Amino acid sequence: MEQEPKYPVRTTETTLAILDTLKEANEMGVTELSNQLNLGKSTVHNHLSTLRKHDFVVKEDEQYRLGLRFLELGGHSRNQMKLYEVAEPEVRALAEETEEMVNLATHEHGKCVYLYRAKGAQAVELDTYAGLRTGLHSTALGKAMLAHLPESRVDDIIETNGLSAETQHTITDRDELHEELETIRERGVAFDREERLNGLRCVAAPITDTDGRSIGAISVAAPTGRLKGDRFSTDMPDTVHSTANVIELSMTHM
Amino acid sequence: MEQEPKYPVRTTETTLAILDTLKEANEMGVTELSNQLNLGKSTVHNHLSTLRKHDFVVKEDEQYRLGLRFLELGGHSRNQMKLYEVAEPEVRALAEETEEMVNLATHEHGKCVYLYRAKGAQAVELDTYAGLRTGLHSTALGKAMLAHLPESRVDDIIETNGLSAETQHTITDRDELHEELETIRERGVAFDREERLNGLRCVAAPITDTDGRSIGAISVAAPTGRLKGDRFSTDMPDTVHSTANVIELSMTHM
DNA sequence: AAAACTGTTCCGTTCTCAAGAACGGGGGTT
DNA sequence: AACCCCCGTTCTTGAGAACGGAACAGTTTT
Repeated sequence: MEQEPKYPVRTTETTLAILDTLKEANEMGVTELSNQLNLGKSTVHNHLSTLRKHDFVVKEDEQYRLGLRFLELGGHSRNQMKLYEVAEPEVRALAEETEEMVNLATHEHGKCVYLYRAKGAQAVELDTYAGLRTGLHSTALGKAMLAHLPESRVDDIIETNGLSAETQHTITDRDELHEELETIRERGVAFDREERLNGLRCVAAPITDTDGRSIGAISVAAPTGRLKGDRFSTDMPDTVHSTANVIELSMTHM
Repeated sequence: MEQEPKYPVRTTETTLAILDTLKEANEMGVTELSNQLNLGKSTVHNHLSTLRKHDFVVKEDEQYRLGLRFLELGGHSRNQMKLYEVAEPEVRALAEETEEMVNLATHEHGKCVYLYRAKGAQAVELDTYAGLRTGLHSTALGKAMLAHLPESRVDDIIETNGLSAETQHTITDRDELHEELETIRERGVAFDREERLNGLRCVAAPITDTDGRSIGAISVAAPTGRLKGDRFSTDMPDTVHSTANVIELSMTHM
């Protein structure tokens, strides 16, 4: 499905490789980068100075970092998403109401992409941030979205990305995942029982378009100790589900 | 000051040009892009498919848009900024307290870059977003930062970027700007009296490092009708200034 | 003092990017 | 239905640029 470009631009790919490596390491020098990527020092230097000219990279004492130009492009593309526009205030309200961490995500190329997060008063500190990509199978957000995609698409995604085990509770079996998705469709909400992070539970609800296909999802995340019993099995699902419905309604009326 | 790369990577520059054009237009097709940039259709196509492979661009019915990959890189680089980390909760608190729109910004390459904004209950809807770049001379944020940079640097920046008139109140004279900066240094806060947007006033305070050089600024923005009299001239300046001090303190103790 | 780093400059070779034309598929229009 | 027009994509080829290697100029380390 994911078609390789027939005539890729290799120079651009090395530029992107440099950016990616820079992201992983936070800060790197020319020599370090050239070793890690098996490129000539001069090559890396030329790429970096070109990127620097356009503010995609900043240099600080012989060390290069990603520049804030990415924020500009990323923020812009997020802003023009209708989903973000209508969901953002609802997500903030839900965070205040539940006092927990609330996430908004969409999917792109078979990955779950976090768009926004709002911290409630008691919210746990998490490793999530806007722009973060995770697999779709290991989060409540992802499973909620998978549940409302065509089965063929789901299989495609599994084929491409696999079902990596994030914790001992992650669903790693294809059939088991399909059953879970069926349950999610019946109940309208998805649960994450420490499937991505030990000690963390989530409740998510999908946001679908008028054709019933998912365009995103919202979730509430909280430590297992605070999200159990009725709060986990009925109260929170109802709250999350109704917020998702409000967002869906606003989406269709604009 | 701003040195041109001696050996720029031209291919990378065309890639960046495509991305920039795509950002301005939100959505474009191959032919449209090739006309606007005076590039061959195949060239544009090859660049786009390469970018698409790496999720920097998404295709939807013959139309290309910026992908959310930029959010990933941008969010990442923002997160590792100490400034953002310590200022974010303070900015949120200030938004709740004042009920207005509160902004956090830094400067990069002589431009003002918005890092974060928090909406208070009454906050005006603005065209600002995280990642947005504006000139330093036409906002309270920018002037607060300029006031605590070396004079030579300020002149460099004026030289490079000019003093564009955003409204009829924008400071467009070099000497007048220098006087204003002197006043800001004395008072500790900067004002924006409809200098960037008609009807909008701002109060900003700089955030400086231990050497007294600005690394960022925070501001409160509100319609002129709500930000006048003592609230504009004394109350809000005090509030903003003290929040900036809290952020400065947290910055030095970590 | 010199050795070992760093980033940067420069040049020659090789690879490949860019352009242009041709292809194939959809939508309209006549 | 046959036509045309416009789209994105494929393919080829010459011009030009990216790449690696080597030498240079600073710092810091030994």
